[in-house]
Amino acid sequence: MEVSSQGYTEEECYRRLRDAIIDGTLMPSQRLVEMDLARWLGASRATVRTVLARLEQEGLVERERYRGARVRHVSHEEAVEILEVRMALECLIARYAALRATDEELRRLEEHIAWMRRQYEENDLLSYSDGNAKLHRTIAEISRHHTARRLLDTLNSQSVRYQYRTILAPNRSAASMNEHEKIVDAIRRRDPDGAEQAMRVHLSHVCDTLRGMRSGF
Amino acid sequence: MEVSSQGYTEEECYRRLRDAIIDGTLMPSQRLVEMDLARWLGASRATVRTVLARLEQEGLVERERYRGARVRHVSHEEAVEILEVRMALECLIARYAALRATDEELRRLEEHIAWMRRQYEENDLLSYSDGNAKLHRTIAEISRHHTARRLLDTLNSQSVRYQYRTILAPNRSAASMNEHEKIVDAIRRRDPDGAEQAMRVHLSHVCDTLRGMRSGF
DNA sequence: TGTCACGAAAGCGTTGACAATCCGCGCAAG
DNA sequence: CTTGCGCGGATTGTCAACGCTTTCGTGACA
Repeated sequence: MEVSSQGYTEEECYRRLRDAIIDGTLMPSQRLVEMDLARWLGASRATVRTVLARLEQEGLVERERYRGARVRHVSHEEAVEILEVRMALECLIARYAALRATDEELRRLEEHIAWMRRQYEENDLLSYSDGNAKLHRTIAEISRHHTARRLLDTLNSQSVRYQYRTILAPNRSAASMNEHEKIVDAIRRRDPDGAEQAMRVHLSHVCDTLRGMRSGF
Repeated sequence: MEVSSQGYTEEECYRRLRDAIIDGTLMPSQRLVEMDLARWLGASRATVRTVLARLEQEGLVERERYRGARVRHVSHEEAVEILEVRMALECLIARYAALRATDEELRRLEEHIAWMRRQYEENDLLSYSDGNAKLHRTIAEISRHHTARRLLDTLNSQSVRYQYRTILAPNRSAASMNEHEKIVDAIRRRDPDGAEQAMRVHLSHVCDTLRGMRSGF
């Protein structure tokens, strides 16, 4: 019943380091020196060590014995692979979202897609892109498919850096808006096949777009 | 250039502990006391700790602060979820296997499926079940889809205990044999859609079988 | 000038000790 | 008999120190 005044707990360190990698504070292939991280996080080296082990298992970090850890670099090819796997999993959760959505959740979905349309029409592609990510997260939540959700979380963390670009491809945003509305429509109709199909169409287009970008810096 | 005489390395401990969990040497919800494991593995407590952290991230172990780690118990519902995710991913790799298989690999596949048929006809369901798992691993390998493969590995490790049962369901083995041959046929024809479809049919049947078993054993 | 040995510094791996927390047990009060 | 309380053992979390491997700069030598 005491507010621990001593450094941060492992879980907090994990979150903070993970976020730092995901939001780009720590760049790919940047070295992660345990002592530096320990000081930065206000924790011991041992704690940092286990956190790095977890992040390695998650695919965000690579470690080499006696040579330390670094932020893992995700190649273009791998980003495509990740997106393909995402496609498979998001189809699954779209199906379950259509089967399991409550009325309240449907209302939230519609509200959200309406908000996205506004951002789209105002040409605010950055907000639109955020809303995009959030829509996918919401659908995952509604699906109540714990296993698929957990995997999608880690996959997304690995490839966030690639996600912003596809929206910016020429003429992509109009199609994207349309595709997302089809997904929400199908879920609203409680049509699992339709939802899965709409999600498959959407993500296969994103896949094609990403594949079309050759090593986009 | 020295054979390390000092205990086992982290990676070895990881493998050994992981295998012990997967093959059932360590039972679900069994406590994993760091000191005991350290002695058993011939490693330090710190090493065991990071290994446990990795296994937690992998979903094989659960840790509670100040209360230690235990082998995670996979519920029936979760086993179904895992199988559903597997279905999504295996369809993906079946597709890629059909696209990427070399002649040599096709030869290996045919050889393997012929071997499985022999076990099946001799009614050796245990060998058949092993061959089954191996067939899926081989297809994953042939697909060269690194990301999907990695995820499938961890998923399989979580649900091995459930895999043996589905084959033993009444009348299931005949259908299973047939379905597997269809998958291999499609890959041999280099027909990605067919391979994906055959895999989907196969695993949806397995799914149904597993769903039909209420709280198996 | 190129290269090779060597030594120092950086940083990882391991150990042991100590602090914090949980859990089961006995005991007393209601 | 039940409930609440405190205590000791068991186990985890944290830390600092030490040994080991890698890396990199420096100087001798061809």
